[in-house]
Amino acid sequence: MYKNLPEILNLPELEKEILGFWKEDNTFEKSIKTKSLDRNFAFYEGPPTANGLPGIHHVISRTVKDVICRYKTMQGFRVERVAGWDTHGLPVEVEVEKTLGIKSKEEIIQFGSEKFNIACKNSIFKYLNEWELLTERMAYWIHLDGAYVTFHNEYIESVWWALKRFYLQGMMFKGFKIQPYCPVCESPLSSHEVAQGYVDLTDPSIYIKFKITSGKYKDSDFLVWTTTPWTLPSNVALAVNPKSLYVLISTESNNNFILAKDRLSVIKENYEIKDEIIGRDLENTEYVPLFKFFNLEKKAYYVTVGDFVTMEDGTGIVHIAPAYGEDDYQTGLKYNLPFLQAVSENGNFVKEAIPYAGKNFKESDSQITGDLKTAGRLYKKEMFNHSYPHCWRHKKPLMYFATDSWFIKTTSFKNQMIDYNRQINWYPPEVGTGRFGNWLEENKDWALSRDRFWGTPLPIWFCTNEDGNNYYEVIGSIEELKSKAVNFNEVYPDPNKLDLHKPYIDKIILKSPDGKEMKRIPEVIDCWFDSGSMPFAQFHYPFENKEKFESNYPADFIAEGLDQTRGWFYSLHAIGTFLFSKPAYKNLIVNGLILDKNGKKMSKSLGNVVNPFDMLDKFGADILRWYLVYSTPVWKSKLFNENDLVEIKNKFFDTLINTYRFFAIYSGMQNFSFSADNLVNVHERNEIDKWIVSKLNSLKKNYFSSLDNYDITKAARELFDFTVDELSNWYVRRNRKRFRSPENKKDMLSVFQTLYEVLYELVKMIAPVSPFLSEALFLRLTDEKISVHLTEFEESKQNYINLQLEEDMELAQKIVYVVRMIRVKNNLKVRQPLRQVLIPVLNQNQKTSLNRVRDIILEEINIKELNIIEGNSGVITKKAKPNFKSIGPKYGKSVKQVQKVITELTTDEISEIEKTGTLEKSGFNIASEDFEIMTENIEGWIVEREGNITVAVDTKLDEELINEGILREFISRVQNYRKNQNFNVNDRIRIYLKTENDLFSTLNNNLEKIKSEILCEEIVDSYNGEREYYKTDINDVPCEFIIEKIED
RNA sequence: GGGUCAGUAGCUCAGUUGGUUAGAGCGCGUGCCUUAUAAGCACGAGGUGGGAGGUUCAAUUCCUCCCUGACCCA
Repeated sequence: MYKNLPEILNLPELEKEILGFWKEDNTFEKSIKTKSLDRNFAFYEGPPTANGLPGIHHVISRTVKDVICRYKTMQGFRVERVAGWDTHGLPVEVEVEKTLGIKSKEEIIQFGSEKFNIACKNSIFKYLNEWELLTERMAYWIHLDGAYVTFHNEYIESVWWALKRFYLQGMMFKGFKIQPYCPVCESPLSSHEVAQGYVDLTDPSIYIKFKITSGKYKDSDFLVWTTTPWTLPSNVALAVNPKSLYVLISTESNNNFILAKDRLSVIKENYEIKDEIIGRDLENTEYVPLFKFFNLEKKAYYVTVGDFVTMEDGTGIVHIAPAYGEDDYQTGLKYNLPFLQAVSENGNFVKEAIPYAGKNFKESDSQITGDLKTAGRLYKKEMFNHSYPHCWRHKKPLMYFATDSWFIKTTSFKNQMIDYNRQINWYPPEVGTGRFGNWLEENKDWALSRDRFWGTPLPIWFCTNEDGNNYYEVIGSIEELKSKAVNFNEVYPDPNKLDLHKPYIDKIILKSPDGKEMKRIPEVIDCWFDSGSMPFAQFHYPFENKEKFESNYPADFIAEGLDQTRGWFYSLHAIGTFLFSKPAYKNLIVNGLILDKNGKKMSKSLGNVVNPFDMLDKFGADILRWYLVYSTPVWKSKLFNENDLVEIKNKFFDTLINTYRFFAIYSGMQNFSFSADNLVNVHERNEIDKWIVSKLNSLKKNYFSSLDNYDITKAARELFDFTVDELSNWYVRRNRKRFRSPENKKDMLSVFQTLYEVLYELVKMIAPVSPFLSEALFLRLTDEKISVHLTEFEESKQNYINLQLEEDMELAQKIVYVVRMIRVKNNLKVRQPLRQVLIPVLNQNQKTSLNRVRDIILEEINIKELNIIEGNSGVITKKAKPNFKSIGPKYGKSVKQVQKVITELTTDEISEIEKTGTLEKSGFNIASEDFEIMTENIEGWIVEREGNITVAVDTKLDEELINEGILREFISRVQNYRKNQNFNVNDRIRIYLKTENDLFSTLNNNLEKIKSEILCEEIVDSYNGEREYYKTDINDVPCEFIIEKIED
């Protein structure tokens, strides 16, 4: 007996039961522990931050991870899965600032960095509960208990170890550079952080006049273009390209401008060129500054030259503010220009810049522009759209700002990274070669330090020597810190309360070799370095777990969203390349973004955010998981649409469930239970049994190859199609009768065994994507209480695959399809039996195929006989269809003529070619491989064609056929009635029938047949009760009946 | 401005060594089948395969340019 599923099946409920089973059974543990250590499959979990709520985009990447890990487990691999939490850095600080109402770095210092960091630490796991809930509910199997946490001392120690390795090999340096800088964080951002936050902005694009005060062009103006008016108060020079040609023009509006000749297109009025000047001749020309907020100690306000000035846009003259741009900074050094900072590190104008003092840099653009206009210095103003980098956390525009910070010299092992990247299997590959590959090609040094509070402290101590140079020392372990610190016990009196974070660590003093006191530099590190260190830091390597780390590096598989390309994928790769001279991962799946159903990004303000918990409650995890990997290839962006989840439920899940229900009900009725002892050999079973077994094994083959190539979508689609089309709608539907025909014992056993075997294998294949339903079905099928997730796949059985049989069945399905078409067009219901169908065959193979599936065809289309006409019987008109693959290369340009010759071949000519192999016609030598033969017509019959199949149906009816049709109509009416009235399949009945005499006698003549089909004991024509007759008609003859259940 | 990907029916997607009638699902209309199915089948409506060139006997498929969108970068 196979236990059926509950009458009313609520999938989310069922899933909760299964969760209970897994918990009790310890299934996840077992699925790892029972596997051999030699078959390790290393997986890394990219750590999320638990102080944000989990969203639907987390569900997709976790589904992808889970599917692959479960699949590998069922292939016999040992797949350890350790969760991790990213706990440092801005994401955390920003959240805390919000709750404390803090708006700037200044306020944090006032508040107290110790208190602030404690608040950070306390806030990390704000939504831990939700994360754990989601993890369990969606069946993402991962060990949360042993999760690595980036703020733990052990983790930090491993990161320190890594940092020291970088330092000792000369890979870490302190630089003064113009960097993208977040004025809210008051910290520079690394390039991969900048990469997270481009936002489209409308910015001013202004043309300003600088009055010339020296040289030949005195009193004319330089026309200068900028998109950052806020940098103008810090202007100290202009720059031109020394090799480019410049012109002096006078315009209609009485302006005398100097600008690049190639950029004259920006002047939209009439003008006259007065002079041409080569760029280098303009060097040192002086001009009147726009603003005079600062007293300068160095010479400023003159023209410099530089190759960086391009003729791509603007006027070919740029303004120079050394604090706010890389080229500007370099120019400042070269020309010994003053260094003005009208905007300070908090993004606001300094007090000297009187009209703008205290105002935000970006918000002052229009005021500055306005002031320039008033001063008569503005030539024109336009607005333009571009994407501009924003802080990925604060969503505020970044400014390029001169700061000093610590870098990792990734550019020096760039080629190594590029090399290793080629060894990684990217799914899809173009992300690896394109987006990631290009990124590596354009690699920049990693700006590592952050002027912040809550993060892994940069373990660098320094003192200043007599010569004014700094002496640095980097600490690589807690032990080293203890031994070198002069005040370790003072700072950390209780060894159990060691906390390596600020501000405590800042109090540690070291001694330099010449006896000086060394203090720690104040910075913490980029938290991406934390997460990129997880391969070793999760194991506290190299201080512990050496073997564990070594057997887990590199990862066999990782998966995250596309947004991690320059985030985690990069930090893992950069760190792994340098430290271990290997790529950090071998295979990775990049999943696309999830957009709303209109293709818009999900955002709180648009109110189009999909809450994963709602979906889990409504549909359950299986359907959600199935949808996410099935509907769109996982690496494309997905338009989330709830209707598609409904469809997946109705078609795939309900079909699978009903197939099982069918099996459970009938195996109960016939007392079937699967046992290896009384197996009917597959080769002795019915053709259609062999067919589904062949299909199953072909499916398995494809399934393995899809998943071995990490193509989850393809695998899920194959499972879907097999379940719905082949198994349910063909195999089970065609064989229903065999399941209730105990009189043919061996045949019934065959069909039960076949369905059992197919279900068993299918459920296993479904398990990685749909872990719950597969479990529920598997437990019922096996009655062993052994989880499907603890079983392993067996190879696809090649000797059961019979491609010829699969083709034959396809032929049968095609013929059925054509006959249905004929019936529809001739208004002949399927219930009306017909005499014969005629099918011409062109060769012996076709004939054999047809004979093999003859019975299936006849039953499906309700026709008495299938007759085959041989191609040379003379009644068929043959047509030839050119095979371009053959004639194309052979005839080249004359292919059109050959096509004509072939289509005009007569039946006789075609037969001739079939016999002799070739035929000369119209100067062309036509061979048999040059065309396909089709039957055009069968004399005296109505035919339909589909591809190369031609079918003729005898549509004439005689009395016998008509009567048989009536019988079937009647049976169908009764069965429908029974079904609608919820009669049990086993209920025996009595029928009271009232109809015209002819019909009554037709039915009466076939009484025994009717009775047996509908479990009817008697049909009577007089009814004495009070019920109303059920009114219907049979072939337009009115017919009424009442059905009574006969009680035992 | 550069990179990657995409553009096929109203919507979601298939479709490769280039081969002449481009498919499926959803949705719509009409029938049919069925005592496993909220399923299935047939018919019908719905396509200048984003556009323009090129290569070829033959292009949805290969090449070039352009347009549109998404993401990434400058």
